[in-house]
Amino acid sequence: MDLQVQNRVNEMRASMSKLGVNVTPRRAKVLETLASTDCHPTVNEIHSEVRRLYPSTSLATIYNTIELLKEAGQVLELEFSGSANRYDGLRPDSHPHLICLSCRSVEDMDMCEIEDVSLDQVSHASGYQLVRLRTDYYGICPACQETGEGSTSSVGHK
Amino acid sequence: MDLQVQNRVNEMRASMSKLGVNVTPRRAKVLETLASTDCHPTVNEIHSEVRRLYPSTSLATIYNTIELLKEAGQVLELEFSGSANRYDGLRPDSHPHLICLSCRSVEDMDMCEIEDVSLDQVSHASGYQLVRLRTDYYGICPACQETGEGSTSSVGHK
DNA sequence: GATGGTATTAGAACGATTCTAATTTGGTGG
DNA sequence: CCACCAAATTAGAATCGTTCTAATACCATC
Repeated sequence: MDLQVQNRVNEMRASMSKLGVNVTPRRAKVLETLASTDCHPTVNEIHSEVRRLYPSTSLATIYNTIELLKEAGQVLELEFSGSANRYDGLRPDSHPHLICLSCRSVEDMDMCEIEDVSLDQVSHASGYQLVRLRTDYYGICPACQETGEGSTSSVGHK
Repeated sequence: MDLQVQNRVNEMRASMSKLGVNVTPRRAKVLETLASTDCHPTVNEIHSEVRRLYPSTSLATIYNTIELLKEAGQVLELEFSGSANRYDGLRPDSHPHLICLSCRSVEDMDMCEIEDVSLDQVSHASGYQLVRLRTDYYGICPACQETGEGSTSSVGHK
């Protein structure tokens, strides 16, 4: 396993342990899957990946593990109503994404110019105790512009 | 009906007509409901409101009308996976919201300081053809901070 | 009054997520 | 090595928002 992935997995492990839950082999595989891709996988994609190692794993275990990771602040959940939620375990902090309306790909957006009214600033002005910010840009990605088609994406290791 | 509401309804009507669809009485009532509140109602809330005037209205009609409004670019849809989507018919353009994790209220955020990497700017840098931006701040609203409770919100006219 | 196209309805179907009850697992103390 | 307990896991049912489908109602036009 890549060293960077290993480090990230260890961070997640530590956070979960601090929460008082065991990191069982299946759970560890969920962490590893999340730490190994920047494709923002769905629960089903994580499930498939974990099943390659532990074929009897049920969906409930994935949901359960993700719930624990959310409590530990170690995964970012991107909600969609029409399709499955996507998860970012590499960068659990709030950060902007580019979302393709055609192929449904989700990628991190990194533009240094942008940034970033701090939560504190908005908290102060609004009176809300803010914990999270969602910033997503929706459009058509370069690949889909070329083909004029939606190419279906799958979980993968870039 | 409030003049401002009336104007907004007329805008929506015009856009729908341009699309070539009739604005039937039920549809008109959907528009009016959306234009009369800044509470970002759910489909169910709109349905209840329309039923007060047309008791036999089915849910499908609300979904159908909202679909048409989306095509016309006259309503902003805020997707949530765990609960019903919320709709903003007052301001169909992309703009930031404050979302309370406790009472699930959604309100427009207006801070002039903030703003606002343009879509054009991000489009250019990323190569995406962007059409929409979602910016939502999640936290606990002032009211919920006081009570320590989640007060359930309902559709209303402010 | 018949015709045709759109709008509408009720309810079924769907899919992601959550829940539930039963089973399995792993560690601890006997 | 075994009994016990708590936590983890499973399969499948339940839930809920949304979408689909087939039948019906409406309305303008001929």
